[in-house]
Amino acid sequence: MGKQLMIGDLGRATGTKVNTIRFYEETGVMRRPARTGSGRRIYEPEDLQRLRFIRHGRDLGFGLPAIKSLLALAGDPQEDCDEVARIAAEHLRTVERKIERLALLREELGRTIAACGGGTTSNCRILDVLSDGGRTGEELQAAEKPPGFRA
Amino acid sequence: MGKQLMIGDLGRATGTKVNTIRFYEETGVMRRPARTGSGRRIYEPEDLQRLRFIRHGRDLGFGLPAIKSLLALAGDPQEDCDEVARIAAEHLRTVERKIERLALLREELGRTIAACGGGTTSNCRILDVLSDGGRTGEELQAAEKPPGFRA
DNA sequence: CTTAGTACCTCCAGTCGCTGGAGGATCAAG
DNA sequence: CTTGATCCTCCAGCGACTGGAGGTACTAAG
Repeated sequence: MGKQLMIGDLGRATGTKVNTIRFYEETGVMRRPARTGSGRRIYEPEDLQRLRFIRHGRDLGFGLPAIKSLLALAGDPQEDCDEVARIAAEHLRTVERKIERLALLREELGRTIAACGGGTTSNCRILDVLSDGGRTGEELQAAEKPPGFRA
Repeated sequence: MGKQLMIGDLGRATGTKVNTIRFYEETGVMRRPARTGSGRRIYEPEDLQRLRFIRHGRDLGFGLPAIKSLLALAGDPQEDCDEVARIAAEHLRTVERKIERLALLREELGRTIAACGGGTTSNCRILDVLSDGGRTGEELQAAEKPPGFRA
């Protein structure tokens, strides 16, 4: 049997809050560990590995469902890694789309701010843009939407 | 008196769902309108202006609290527009930080994907990166965090 | 006058990935 | 035996909505 790890040990080892680990368990991305007589979670070293994997995935911006899929694929060494590559590529595309949107946003915002020459709010160009609909940036339809989207 | 606008009219005019308009009212960014005898909201043309302002602000990525501040400043024509510029500049900085993080993420992700030469999951480089902690990208500490941050 | 179809109302749950806290049990050390 | 750390469960909140249930009110056509 491996050495007994408590939830706090996992947390310390990975920089994860205990509540977060419990949350991972609830959502099924971490498995349900054994318990001591008094109900405390006892983890195996492989759980620590799994948690590290999850955290690295999060650092790369993967969502928990994607990480779940990746973990399932990783646990099946026979499997072709096309699916892994597909998930990663899809995520990359998402990231690229976000960057594009934010870049447009940055331009528009930069232009707007530059136009403001000071003075009172009654003739502030920034407020003009907000009020009129910012005619300077028609290409900007749907920037920075996720995750609270607007449909 | 201006023409009576119902909530659906505002929605149609600005591309906003009625539920969203009610949500704006609840959070205080839209004011509480008068009601008909049967309890329906009646809006004035200036409410439409206000809603447009809010939507343009959202399109530029401002949060509702920031928009509330901007609206307050806009309603006070005496006010110096420094504060407006400050809010906008702060938001711009936020956007720039997001872009930087995402750009790092994109690099790392791109490198990771490129390293995968196909084959089975047992020797997939993408999964290696996820498992080992992706030593290729140490500079990437905290990319793509908001809004569900990790502290 | 009735009926159908809309638009409106309130309230509530869910999204995503956590975070923090209340209130209580257990544990190891001094 | 007490202190302080750690663990437990449950629940609310973040941001900005979205969608739906279940019900009322209005409008136009037949």
